[in-house]
Amino acid sequence: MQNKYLVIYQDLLEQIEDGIHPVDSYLPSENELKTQYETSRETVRKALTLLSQNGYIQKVRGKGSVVLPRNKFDFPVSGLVSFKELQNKLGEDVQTHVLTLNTAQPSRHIKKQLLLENDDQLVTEVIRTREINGERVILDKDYFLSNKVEGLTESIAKDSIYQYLEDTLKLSISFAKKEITVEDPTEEDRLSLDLTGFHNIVVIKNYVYLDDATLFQYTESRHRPDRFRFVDFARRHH
Amino acid sequence: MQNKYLVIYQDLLEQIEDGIHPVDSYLPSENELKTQYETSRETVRKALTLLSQNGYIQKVRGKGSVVLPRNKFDFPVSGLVSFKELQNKLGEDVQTHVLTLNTAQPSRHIKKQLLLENDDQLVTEVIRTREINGERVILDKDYFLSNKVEGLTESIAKDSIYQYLEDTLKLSISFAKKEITVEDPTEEDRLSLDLTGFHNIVVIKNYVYLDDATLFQYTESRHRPDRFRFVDFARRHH
DNA sequence: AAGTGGTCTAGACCACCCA
DNA sequence: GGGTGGTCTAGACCACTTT
Repeated sequence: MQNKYLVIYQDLLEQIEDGIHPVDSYLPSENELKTQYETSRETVRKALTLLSQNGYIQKVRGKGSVVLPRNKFDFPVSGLVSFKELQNKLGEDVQTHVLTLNTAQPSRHIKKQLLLENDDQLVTEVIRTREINGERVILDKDYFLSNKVEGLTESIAKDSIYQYLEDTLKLSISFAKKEITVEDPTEEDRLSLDLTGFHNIVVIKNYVYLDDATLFQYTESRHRPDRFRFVDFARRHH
Repeated sequence: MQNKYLVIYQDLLEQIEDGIHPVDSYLPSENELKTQYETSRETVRKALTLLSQNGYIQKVRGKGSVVLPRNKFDFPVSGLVSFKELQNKLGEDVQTHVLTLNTAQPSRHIKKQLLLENDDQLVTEVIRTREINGERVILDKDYFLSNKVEGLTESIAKDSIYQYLEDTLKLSISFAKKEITVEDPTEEDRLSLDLTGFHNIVVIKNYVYLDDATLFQYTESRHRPDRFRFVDFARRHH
């Protein structure tokens, strides 16, 4: 957070969220910001580029940086938000149940998902259900490289694994690949979730990578269709 | 395509796709590339940042830029790829049927989606089905600001509207917001698609914006669940 | 003509990795 | 200690919009 461009980014973001720069208004020009923050224009531009990539502003040549409209509940969803973060935003009555937490040799299927080749790599399996307003609607199955998640306990799994990984273990999550499909419920889905009256299950497969480009987690998040919603913001890179 | 950093980007991308830089290998260092392309380091870095954002490489401090593995059919899907592009990639037997193409005053629902306030803005409606291997599995309902899509004909709609918009009308699509949910099929879905045996429909709502941040298109893409697949690549911006 | 963002340059110092 | 990427600077020229 000491980086100048991040400070400017956070600063402007806060001002946008506080309504100091309302939707459809222009931010101060790059030259003004350069003076305001006593920095170079390229550094200001780095901050503005970040705002643009995250969907907060649109830069228009010859005019300036316009603040974009944002539906409060839409963001941030694209990407890597954890369930805990979502829960805080939605503010509903949500509970997490930990069904499984163990470390063992992975099955062939999991070995394949995590691209493991040698046989001595142990994998930590965490299976949880998410209960919203009294109904079990999400089944999360996480698989981590064991040596990367030492000290993972049931109470952590009940709270937020990601917070633990980032804050305590200082793991630096870098990027993820997601695949969303719709499937028929498995026997496990029917046992773990309240699916009466539902014929499908939305499956989100998530492959998470660290800063050094190592794949360290595979997650299958299985949602009851009525409780599934995915929002994405994407810029076209010509 | 004259921009130096885009030339470098395209050049490296081609080399990656041709296997000159295989997965897990390192690209030449920024200093080497700077010399190779007779440019400054910041310009090289712009090209590498683009590659990184699009999921082709991972930059590792102190080491270099590693080429990431890519599943052939995965990319590019996140974001703004048109059906026509997807079709070319998948190479299946695909047909498009144009059910509706007309320009008129929009319904209240569409006015709301396109954030229209005055009553004189006309909207062009295009409804199409996509037939894959003989089955109608996707229903696309597009709504454009009429004055932005002059000259849109049925034969264009049968081919690729996006190609027409970008190549002929020179519209510059900038970004889009997507929302994916699962719903019960409507009467229109049942009539237009082959849904026997299916209980749900995947709905992708898409809001498309131009370079000047104006919302100019709203699309509802309704997929039969077995034919739906969404892939996303996302970097964590700390 | 003046102001805006888009690109590009030639340096600099830093943090990190590895031999 | 030498190489790597991450950040930052102080300029420059260009394309575009507005007055």
